[in-house]
Amino acid sequence: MFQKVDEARFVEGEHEMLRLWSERDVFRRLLDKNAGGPKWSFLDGPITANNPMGVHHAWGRTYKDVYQRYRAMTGHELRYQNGFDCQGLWVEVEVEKEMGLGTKTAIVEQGIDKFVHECKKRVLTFAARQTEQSVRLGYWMEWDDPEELRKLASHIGDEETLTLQTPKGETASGSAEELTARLGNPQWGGSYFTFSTENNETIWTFLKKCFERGKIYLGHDVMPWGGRAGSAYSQMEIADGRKLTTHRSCFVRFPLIEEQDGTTETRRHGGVPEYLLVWTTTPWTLTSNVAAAVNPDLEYVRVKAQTRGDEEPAYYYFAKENLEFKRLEREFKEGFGRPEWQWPDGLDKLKTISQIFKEQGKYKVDGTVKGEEMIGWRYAGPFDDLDAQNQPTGYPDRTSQLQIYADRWSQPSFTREQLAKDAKKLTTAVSLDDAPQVPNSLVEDKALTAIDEQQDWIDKKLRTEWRDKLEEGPKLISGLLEAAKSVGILTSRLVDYDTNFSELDRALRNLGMETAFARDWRALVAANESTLTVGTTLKHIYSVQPKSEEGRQALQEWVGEAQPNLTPELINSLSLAIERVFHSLETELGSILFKSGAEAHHVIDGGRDFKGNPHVVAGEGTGIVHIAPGCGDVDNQIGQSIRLPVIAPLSEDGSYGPGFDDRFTGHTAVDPATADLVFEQLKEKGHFVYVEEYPHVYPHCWRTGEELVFRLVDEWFINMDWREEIKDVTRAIEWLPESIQGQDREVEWLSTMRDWMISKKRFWGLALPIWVNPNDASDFEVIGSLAELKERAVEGWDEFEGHTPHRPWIDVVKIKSEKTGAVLTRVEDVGNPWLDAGITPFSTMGYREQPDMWEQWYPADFVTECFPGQFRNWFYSLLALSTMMRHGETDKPEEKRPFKTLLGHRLVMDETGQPMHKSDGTAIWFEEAAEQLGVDTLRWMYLAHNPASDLRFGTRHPDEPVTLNTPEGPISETKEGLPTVKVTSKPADDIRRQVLIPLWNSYAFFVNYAVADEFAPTLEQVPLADRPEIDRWILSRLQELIGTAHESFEAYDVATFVAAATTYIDDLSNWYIRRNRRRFWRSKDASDTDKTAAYQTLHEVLLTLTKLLAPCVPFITERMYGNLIGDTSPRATSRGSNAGESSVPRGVARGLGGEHSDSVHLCEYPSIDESKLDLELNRKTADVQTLVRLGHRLRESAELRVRQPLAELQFAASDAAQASALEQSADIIADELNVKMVTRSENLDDLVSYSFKPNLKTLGPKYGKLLGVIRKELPEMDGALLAPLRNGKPVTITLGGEEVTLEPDDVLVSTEQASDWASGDDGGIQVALSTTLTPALIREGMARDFVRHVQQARKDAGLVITDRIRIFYFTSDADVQIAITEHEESIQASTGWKDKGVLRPTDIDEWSEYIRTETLSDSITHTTAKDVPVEPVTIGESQVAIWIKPA
RNA sequence: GGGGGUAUAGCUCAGUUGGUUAGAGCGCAGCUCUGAUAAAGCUGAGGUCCCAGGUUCGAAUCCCGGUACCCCCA
Repeated sequence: MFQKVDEARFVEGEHEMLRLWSERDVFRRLLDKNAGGPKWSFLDGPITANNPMGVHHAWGRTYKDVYQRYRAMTGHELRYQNGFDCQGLWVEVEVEKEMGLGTKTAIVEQGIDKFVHECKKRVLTFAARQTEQSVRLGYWMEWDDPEELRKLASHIGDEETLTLQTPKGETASGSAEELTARLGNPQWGGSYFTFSTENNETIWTFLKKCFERGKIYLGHDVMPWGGRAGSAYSQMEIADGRKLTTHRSCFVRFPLIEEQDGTTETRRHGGVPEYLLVWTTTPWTLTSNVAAAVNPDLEYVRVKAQTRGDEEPAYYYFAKENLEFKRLEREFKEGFGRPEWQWPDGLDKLKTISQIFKEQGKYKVDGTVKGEEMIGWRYAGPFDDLDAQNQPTGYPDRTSQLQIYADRWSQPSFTREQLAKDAKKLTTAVSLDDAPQVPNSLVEDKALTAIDEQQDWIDKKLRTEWRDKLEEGPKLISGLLEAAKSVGILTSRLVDYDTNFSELDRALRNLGMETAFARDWRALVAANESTLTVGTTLKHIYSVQPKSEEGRQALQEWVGEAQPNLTPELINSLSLAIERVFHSLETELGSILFKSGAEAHHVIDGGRDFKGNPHVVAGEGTGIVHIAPGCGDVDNQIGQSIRLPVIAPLSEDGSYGPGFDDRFTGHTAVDPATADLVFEQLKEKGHFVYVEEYPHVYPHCWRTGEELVFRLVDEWFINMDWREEIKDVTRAIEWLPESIQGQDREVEWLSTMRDWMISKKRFWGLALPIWVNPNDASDFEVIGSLAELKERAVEGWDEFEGHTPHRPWIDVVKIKSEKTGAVLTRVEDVGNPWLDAGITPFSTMGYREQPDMWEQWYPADFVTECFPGQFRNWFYSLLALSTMMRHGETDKPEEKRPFKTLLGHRLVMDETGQPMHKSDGTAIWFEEAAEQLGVDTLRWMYLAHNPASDLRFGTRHPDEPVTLNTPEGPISETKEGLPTVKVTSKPADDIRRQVLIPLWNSYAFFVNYAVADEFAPTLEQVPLADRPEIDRWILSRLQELIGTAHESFEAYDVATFVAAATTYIDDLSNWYIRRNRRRFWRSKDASDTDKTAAYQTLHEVLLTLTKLLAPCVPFITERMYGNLIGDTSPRATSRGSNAGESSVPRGVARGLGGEHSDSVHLCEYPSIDESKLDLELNRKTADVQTLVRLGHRLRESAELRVRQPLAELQFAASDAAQASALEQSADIIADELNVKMVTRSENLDDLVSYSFKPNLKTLGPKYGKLLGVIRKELPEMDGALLAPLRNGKPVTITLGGEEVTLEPDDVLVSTEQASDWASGDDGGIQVALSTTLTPALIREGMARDFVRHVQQARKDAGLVITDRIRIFYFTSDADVQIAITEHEESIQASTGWKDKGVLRPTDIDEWSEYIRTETLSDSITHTTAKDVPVEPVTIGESQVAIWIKPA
């Protein structure tokens, strides 16, 4: 039997269901049930186990859960493996804070082992926490017991032998460290942890494969560095450690030089020496200067000035704008952006450059020059006498590392021979005899036609479709382009369509290469006065490679017309020039690479940052920036892009290394005395111009306050030159939602990404399996597994054994080089954490140890993740790692892909669309939302949202603490000690109001009547054919919904299903139940088949709906389901007291209605019952609803409330079938719209008038320009002329002097108002509603108002639906009204009174029986007593007091 | 600088192969229904469809140029 239900109490209900699931072990039974079913492989992107979950995590986890649940209900076997991301800096930073450590040194001093243990503990602790939160979300995974995880956490680092209970029910023993290392293995089950030995070892396997393909190399990168701590700092740490400080900044001058007759001379202008004016805040870096950067677009001045101490005047170059620029003017007034960062006391305002020169003497502006023209100028550096400046390759010597680059450049495709050959092809291509073959997908005919017709087509193709073809196919320029790209000197602009020669010219000058070839280029351009571009020429010739004679001619013609300058002679000289340039590049590359700092000094283009802003701007400095790639991040980037030598002056302790002789070696960079030293030297050499105190915000160590410097450090990279393989794999994957073009974005990233830096100088993470010769960086090996390591180990293995392959334990193992026999030591670095997450398709599915299992589960069918950022993080690492792992195992991209379909979703934002941050208290913790808004509500909100756009979740109110009722009891702070506060969410409120409450109310309606009526679902089913149409309709609509559900889930587009379900729930609540209420009220009568049909229909609908919605809202559906199947065990009502001893047998519900499972989640997902699907009926009902809506609209505009009965409604429909269908539903329409009569008419000509408009879509093609006239005149024509059109007959008329034949489809007819009838049309249905009221209708309307007020009174009195009452009423107008009645006729005539009335006792008497039936009342008493107990209400024109008493 | 995307109501966004009066949700205003539900339903106000040019009988839609914002890359 059903249990009565009242308010939904969603959150409480969710807690009850969590208990129920765990008591009945539902999840475990689901696994058993589906074991052996078809497999559906989901791969979880690991969540960082470093903090508790917020609402932003819950979106993705809801997707993961909902698609898994759907697959489970359709019988699939799943892995249900959650993942935790465990290693990396995020954890280290938090643990450092916890342990009160500030520096890497501090970590080393108190023991890396201890630190790593703490990291493991933290991860385990938060894994436990996130597990609990996920369970609360209803996220079904094979979860580890959080208590077991906490137990492990508390024993990490001790030797005690523990016994672990695994999720699959096994027990395992060992130390906490041993057990932890094996978490998530297939035998145990449970979440995978990326710190597991299997995960780390599988990454080793990957890196070994990279190594075997020659992709691992040692490069370098500039990092913020603390000398005292002896360590690098992360971006995160820097953000915390910025401080306002004052440094001595200086203006220095670099003398320009030039070659004259083989010797290098100071450059002079009119006999006066010329200098670049340069400014820096870090004088110590001047020792390591290699270049000076300008902005090519800026204007520079040449100023003649004589500074103090100079014998003669000199010319200075600097940005024109800077001469009078008031430096730090705003900061002087307003400070540096934070309240505590005000201009330092006692510090003067900065001087302008003009002032500085004036103070030292006179100056005069003598000409300007564009930055562009300065590029390539050579100068002498201020410290060119230092050894470090004269070391080839820079300092320290990087010859061995650079050899790796050099090797790459000498690959076959870049050889001189190859380049020459390619260039030759260019020549021959003009005659088109020996053109290379066209890539086969280039459709020739299409191309040729297009060439003839318009050049645009080609342009477009070039930019889109052919791009890939050009890159993929055998092609003329590929060698040139690849060579150019790989040396990083010629940007992709060289090959871009709109690139012109000057780009190449600039690139060459930027390299400091004033080569014969560059000059050739320029001469070539000048001689031809050509606007022809390299890209245009090469691409056009190369991309259209006609095979037929006809095609060749077409191309030649096109070349002749479109590119008149492109003569065979020009092509020839172009090709020769290209050949020479690249030959030159090849031969000169070495010298670029192996140049010393001193040799490299020249003016370069500063380029632009990632936002497109130039690195060099006018303003603060001089517009000429001193570049020291070994001392600055940006400097290093610029340097790398044009292969400047790198001088890295600092040792680990932050002092100058030995290459800086006795002047600097050993001095600390941040020591102010070092600056003095620099100034002294500069003065001595005549480079010094001016020094000043300069305040700025500068990075400091966030704990010790020590000033940081930028230092060049060695890092390990994977050469990603196999990107094309990854692109192929990327294209074999379905990327959803389509609108975000994920595949294109990923391919784009793969095309432009740089080599992958995989090392990190930290402690907690993957131990990079790279063993290197301490004396020769090129002598290194990569180890692929622990077994291999054990075999190769020459020392340290015994010490290591028994520990996880983490620092510090792994560091002691040493091997012997196979190449040189030297003892190799592991590099101390740990790995990039994206390796950890990217290897999981292999590590979690048994790639290494259980190939059978791996075969079954790889590739994953589905992954889903928040996409911003992941294209270059997780998605990228998955793709890259899989591609490499599968290399040599298969050639097919679809067998290499790690997953088949990816669903991305965007971010969770606050109510205003701003990101939520933990730091400012706007990030909403999971519990706060779950316990205040309800998890089902949250889930629906996530699922309904378009994954391609940000979700505006709501607002956290940090000032309003709340106590939350959680499954574990009330809390007022999180386990981390943060107070829980109020959370509001408009979308959540909307969903609860519009979806979940109506759903619940529909269910409650059914259950409560079923209880009252003792309806038994076991009754024999009323045959479908015997049920009323409306029953068949709601069941038919249900089948439609089932279809939508399957389609949506299969397409990973659950939002479509959720939207359809919302509409269905509305149909159910606001149409089916509302229209059928009366069928449920009738007295008990077992033979009332109509009533039985109603119950059975609604029962079926609700039961099916719970199953359909179960994946989306697992809690509310479970509650409803239990009651709907008549499960009387302690569920819906349980408070837990007797729940534990529930005697319900597993898998069988004891209740009504035959075979049901005892959980909706163990049910099969519904499938369409075709016999119940009647699309015709669905359409028809939709028409009725349309008509009713239209009727309501008409009543609205005529100001006739629905309770007021009207005499008649007439309708007509152009479609006869539609009209007769509506006619069949006349009673419904009459009832809904409260009209006495519903009449179908052929037309409404007598009641309405029509207006006619042309159907432009059909007439446009027929009449073209005449349309303007038709459009204007047709509506003005006599309706009678056009009347036949409404009966489907054509009409011929004369418009604009032409005869026009109009078919019915050519004209759009709409309905307009006539008197006494309100009329309108919608969807081809015309309706007219009689607005004339008779006194009888008015009286009936008042009677219905009366009933309405009695019902309100019943409700206010809290009566049950079966309670009987007596009614009393009083109306003060009674006497007057009697008088009125007598004169009714005349009053009506004189006032036009027609739609209002006064309520008289006689009216009540007239409707007495109706009123009593409707309100279950035994009597209606009119009283004349004045002291009424209630406020009167208005009925008609009367004030009436109505009150009730129990019968 | 290069590539991609977006621009439509106060807000968030739809808008089919070009077609008539450009829609939805929220918000606002008004009204209505209710014997399960003050749940909801209906109506209304509110738009130079970013700007300019072109193609076309006809452009929010296609093309070209510009502006603004976002993303990716260097």
